[in-house]
Amino acid sequence: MPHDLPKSYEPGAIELRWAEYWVKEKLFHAPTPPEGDTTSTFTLLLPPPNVTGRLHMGHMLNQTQMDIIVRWHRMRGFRTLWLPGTDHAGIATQMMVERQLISEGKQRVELGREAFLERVWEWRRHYGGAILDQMKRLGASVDWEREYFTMDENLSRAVREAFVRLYEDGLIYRGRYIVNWCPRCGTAISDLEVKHSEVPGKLYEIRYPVIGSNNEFITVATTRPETMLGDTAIAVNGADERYKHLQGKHARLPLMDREIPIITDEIAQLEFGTGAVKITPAHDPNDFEAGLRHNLPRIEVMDEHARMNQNAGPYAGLDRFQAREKILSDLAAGGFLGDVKDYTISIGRCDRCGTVVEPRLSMQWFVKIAPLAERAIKVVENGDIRFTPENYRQIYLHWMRNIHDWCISRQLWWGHRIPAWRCLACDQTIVARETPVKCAGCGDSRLEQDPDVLDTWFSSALLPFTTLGWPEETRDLEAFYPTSLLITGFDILFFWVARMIMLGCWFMAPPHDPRRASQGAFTENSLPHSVPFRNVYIHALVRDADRQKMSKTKGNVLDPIEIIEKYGTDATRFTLAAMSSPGTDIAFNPSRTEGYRAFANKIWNAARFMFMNAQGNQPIAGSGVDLEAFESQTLEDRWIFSLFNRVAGEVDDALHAYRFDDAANRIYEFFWGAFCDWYLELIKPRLLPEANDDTRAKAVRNLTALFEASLRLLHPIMPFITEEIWHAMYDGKPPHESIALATYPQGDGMHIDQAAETDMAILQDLIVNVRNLRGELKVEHKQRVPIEVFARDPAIRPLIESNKVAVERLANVEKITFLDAPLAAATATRQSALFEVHVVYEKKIDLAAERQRLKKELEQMEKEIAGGQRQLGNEGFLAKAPAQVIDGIRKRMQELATLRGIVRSKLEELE
RNA sequence: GGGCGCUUAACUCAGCGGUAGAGUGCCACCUUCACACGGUGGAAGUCAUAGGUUCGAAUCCUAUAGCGCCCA
Repeated sequence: MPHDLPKSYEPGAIELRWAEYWVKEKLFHAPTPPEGDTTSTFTLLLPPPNVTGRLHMGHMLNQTQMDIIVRWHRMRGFRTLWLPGTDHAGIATQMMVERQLISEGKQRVELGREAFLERVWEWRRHYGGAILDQMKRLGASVDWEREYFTMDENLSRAVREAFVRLYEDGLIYRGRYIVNWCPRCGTAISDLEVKHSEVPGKLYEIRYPVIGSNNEFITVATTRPETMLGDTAIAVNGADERYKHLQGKHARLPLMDREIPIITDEIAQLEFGTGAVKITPAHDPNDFEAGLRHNLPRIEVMDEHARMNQNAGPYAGLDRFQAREKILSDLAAGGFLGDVKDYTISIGRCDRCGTVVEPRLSMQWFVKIAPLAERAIKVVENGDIRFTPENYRQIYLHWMRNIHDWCISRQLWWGHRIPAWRCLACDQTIVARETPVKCAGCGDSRLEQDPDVLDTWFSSALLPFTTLGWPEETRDLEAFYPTSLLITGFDILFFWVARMIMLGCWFMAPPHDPRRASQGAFTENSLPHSVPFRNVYIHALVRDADRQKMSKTKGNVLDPIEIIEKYGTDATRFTLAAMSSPGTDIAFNPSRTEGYRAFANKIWNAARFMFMNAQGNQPIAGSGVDLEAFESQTLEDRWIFSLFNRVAGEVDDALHAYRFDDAANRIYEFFWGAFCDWYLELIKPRLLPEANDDTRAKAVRNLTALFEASLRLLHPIMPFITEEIWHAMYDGKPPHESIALATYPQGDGMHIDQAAETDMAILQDLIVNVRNLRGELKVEHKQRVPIEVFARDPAIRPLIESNKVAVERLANVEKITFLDAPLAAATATRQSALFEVHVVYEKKIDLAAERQRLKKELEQMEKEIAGGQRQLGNEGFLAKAPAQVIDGIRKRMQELATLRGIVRSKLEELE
């Protein structure tokens, strides 16, 4: 092993090389398994980032977690498929290219639809791969051979197919309804794409003259006075005594001079405002419903840009907010404006651009959601899909039970065009897989395709099966569906997770499931097989070090690539893993990453140490690296081997439970706190030139075997450094192309050696006590000192004797003398339940400080003894507490009694 | 308005019925032949507050306060 590693670990020098290697060698390609292959599969779909996106910390957290789980499964022998791709992101991408056009002084409409789309594709060819390139930097072990884009021809065809089938199933309809309209984007958006916020506003009272009365007014309250121009009724509650006499009468709409009826409807609540409400069916979803109930006309007073239109009379052409001001002043001038009260209003804004959303009456396509939701509820209730953390299950179910129909048409150009045509001759609608040549009704060939495209999430929702070949009956679909796991953020729980479940459970159950084409009708039994994934892990948000949400406006956005360049990918990944405790947002503090860079450096130097000692002693490559070859020679061998198996088991448990934090911390403690701090120090004497050849060879073999296994244990979290050292160990002739293809250490309970762990703990306790005394006595670090030990438990003496060298080296001890009676010295001593130890050093210690320390120790003991006595004197405790706990306390009390005696007598001597 | 979560050492977080933990930071000493991105030792918390359940509560329940999120 002729390896000269630099003294410090330099991640930049190796990470790019391995990232490229993994991609170039296609190491993570999961080919379609042959018929009959029964290897367990593990499938995971990468939440496709927007093709316009740049990698942010959220992506990195998400992908780090996925990569850990994926590498772990792959190393455990699963046929593992991690499917990457990008999303065409309708609105975002269109906005991006529009902005580019504007900077060139052009407009989208001037260009025309086809030319514009060509521009978008061109943009995508140039910049669309950026985020995937960034992913490679993270080491994400995805199958690049299967990379997809949601606008690819095969996926687009599947989207069309899905639309047509839903239409044929009666689950898609077209109609004129109130939708959320973004006047800036010029398109409808779904309920989910509207973000509500509470802002201080006003509640305006408007007085409508009652026709046929003597100067009587009916007063309504509204937060959006500009919509009054479209009022077609006033509603009062039938039970409202105040308005009984006005029911059935008419009022005159101020400013518009229109007669509108006064109707009774539940929509008017007695306690809200004045109890009377204006009804504007074309501009409010609730009023729209009321309008249907009472057959009211719908008068639209705004256009698609939220400017007042010709129906708004003198206000035509004004922007909605300008119109509001003018209308208010005109109302006031005419004596129609009543009280104006401060009022907190909830305004909805477009998630994409922040523009205030306007409820707008328009012709749109909708998915009838109830039948889909029914299955989507069932599979979660039945446990066919499980959420981690579990509380998301309730959140999901609550949402799904209160869901509304889904508006899926978007007035955009970039996206999947709706496969519907209108016959210009007979006005019939034709929904078809392929572009029709003539009308199915009248045979006319003048057909016009619907100009709209589908909500991007419609296609995303199909990905778990369309990426595997649906609607074709493919081997991939058979082998890899349902996928095993989905890891994503809660922000797209409804946007994406919920919709994947709805559409998965529809299209991957009979009659649409190509795997069960022969089965015909849907049955409940097919539901568990239809789910898009078995498990959903919802991760938290990455915030800045002060727990603030990262945002461009605040300027506190951390760029993962910058962090990586500073500390290395491995350290950054480790930070995210170590902080991933379920349900808690991650306050990302680079100082933490600095600490894990130090961890990487520690491993690096431990490797240098290993190589340095292996050199000339024993070739590493070959069977010698196999943990099977580990042969315990000494206590430290037995101890570290036991601990390794224990930790490997714990890491396995942690990963099964998605406890990335536990997994990372266990490995960290093991590698640094046990392996480096103790094992390497303990094994050193056996590696020295003066040791005999056989001893040295065996020590090297154990060291390398354990190191190699530890690398495998760490690999899913820190793939780069482990790959580098691992390859170096095999000197260019590794047993696999990558450590990522080696076997994951499982942790064998049979190898846990409790006796070795206990003995080691005693030795460590002794060593730490001696170090501690040395510190207090201010012994020079280099100076070795003699110690005296009294073994209270006689079994301790042979243990210490047989590990004399270890104690001498690690505690810098010159000579160990065993005493047959308790220590006579009052100072420079320490005691445990099993031993007393004294450092022989002539220098006087600070008696006052020593008294202080002993007093404090005594106090703590007294406190604990008092507590223990209270418990042992409590009959309830003795009767109800488990025997194990009671025994533990009794034993501890005995120890404490002894120790207290010693400390007391020492104190007396000092005073 | 409905629902959920959080409050533990200076900071960021584990622990979630049986004697308070980690990382970073801090203090002291040490450039010892893997590592100063290091070593050794140390200081540091009435576990938000108030009740309750229990033999026993940071851990379970209730209320309060503060912070945050989601849905309407």
